[in-house]
Amino acid sequence: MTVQRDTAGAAGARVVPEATVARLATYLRVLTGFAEDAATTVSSDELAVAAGVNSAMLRKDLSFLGSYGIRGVGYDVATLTEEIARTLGLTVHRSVALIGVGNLGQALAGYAGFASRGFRIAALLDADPSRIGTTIQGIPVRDIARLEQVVADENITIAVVTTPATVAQEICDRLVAAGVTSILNFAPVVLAVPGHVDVRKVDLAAELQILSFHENRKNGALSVEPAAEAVVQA
Amino acid sequence: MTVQRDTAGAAGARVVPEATVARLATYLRVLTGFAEDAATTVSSDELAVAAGVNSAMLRKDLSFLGSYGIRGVGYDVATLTEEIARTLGLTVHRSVALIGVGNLGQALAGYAGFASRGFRIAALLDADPSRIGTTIQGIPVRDIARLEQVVADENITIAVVTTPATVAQEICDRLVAAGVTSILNFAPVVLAVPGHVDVRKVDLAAELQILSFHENRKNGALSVEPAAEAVVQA
DNA sequence: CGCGATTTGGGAAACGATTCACAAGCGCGT
DNA sequence: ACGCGCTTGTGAATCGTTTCCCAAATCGCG
Repeated sequence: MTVQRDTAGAAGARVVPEATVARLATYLRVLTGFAEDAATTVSSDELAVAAGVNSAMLRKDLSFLGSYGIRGVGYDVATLTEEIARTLGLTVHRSVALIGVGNLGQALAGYAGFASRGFRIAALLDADPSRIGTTIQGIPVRDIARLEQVVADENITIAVVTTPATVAQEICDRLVAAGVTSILNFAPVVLAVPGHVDVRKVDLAAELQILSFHENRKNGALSVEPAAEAVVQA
Repeated sequence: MTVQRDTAGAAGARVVPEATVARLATYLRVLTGFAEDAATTVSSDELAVAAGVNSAMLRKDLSFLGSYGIRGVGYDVATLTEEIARTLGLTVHRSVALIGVGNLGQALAGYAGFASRGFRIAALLDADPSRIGTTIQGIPVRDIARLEQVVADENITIAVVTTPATVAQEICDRLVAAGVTSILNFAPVVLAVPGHVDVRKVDLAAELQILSFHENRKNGALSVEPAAEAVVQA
């Protein structure tokens, strides 16, 4: 076994690999679907198919949470849902702040998927005076100047950054100084943060570029002349 | 070398690992920044720091594209930019369709990052009669019924799906049937597609859940009572 | 009450990605 | 012209993830 780093003294909880954590969210969503279909148990195979992964991988993923399956039967939908939710820390209420109420920020503020999966946007912040004071989806947009105060008042630990790239690092620094320890970054910049802070970035243009790569490859990798022209713009 | 699977007969192009492809987009963006600062060459170390990765990894990544660096000097910014862009297939114009002009879809339609990094939304499609006929960012919203026609007319191979989860698979099937071979999916469902089609999913709520997991872990993994002794038995 | 069908859990192998470490190549200064 | 310092490119080691595979556990049935 030689478990390396076990959090606290909890006996059951082992270290959950990062790749597994990323998939747990999917499993949780799929499980909700099964629950709505009034299923009480699911086999690893059913779940795996619905989640689009290999069943062996799914079982290994779940085994990191403990032994909640029943051999010969499968997993109890309710129990498993609960265990995954607890592992993901979804049983604790977490307030989220969204910084930058532009195009994308406004969409995220109203994104139903956040609310339906247990996240509440507790605060909207922006620097544009014409936006400050307005409300979006019932949430008032506050002055970025009050960032520190809002983070403290609302007990915020997670922030979503949808500011222009130019100010993202500065905002990030202020968030971290104010006590935020997790950041979801939509600005196309690499944020520098201290080690105790987690950053996940979502780079929308990069996603398209990755797809573009595969398109390129599918098209027979056309005789790529080592030559060179290519008009590349910013 | 024993290269296993090389596409076509192209001698220079090796197989680029998936993980590398995902980072190339970042390198490209960072390089643009260097170019704006009038830098003509960069060392792997400078680039790596700016991209937030290890310099050895960056060099290995670039080595998959060929040998474009100069020992003792570094990489020529212009040359490298061009090579990465070509590898990502960005020298070919690709039309993108966006399906589902809701909250998120509208934001993406106007997202400056797409345009600035070479992608043009060629078509917007939606099922809501009140939206059809309106224009967003100068792009007319067309009836989803005309999906097949639009994909053919505009020569679209990449689609962005921002529809409600309930109809995402159906739309996906139609897109694939119409000839789309790459899909960027924002709907929280696992899309089933034939092998020749690439799907990348962006699950916004999942991102927050992953951050939540880390928050949970940082908070000393509070005495998570393994209790509930898990009397596993419906 | 035991047997066969089923399904989990996990050891071990295979695979892929990252990091390490250094030889080879290049430019500059003398 | 030559050596020195710098930086790339890459083999080898390491690390993490996925897949394979099967023993152990459970249920239903005769």
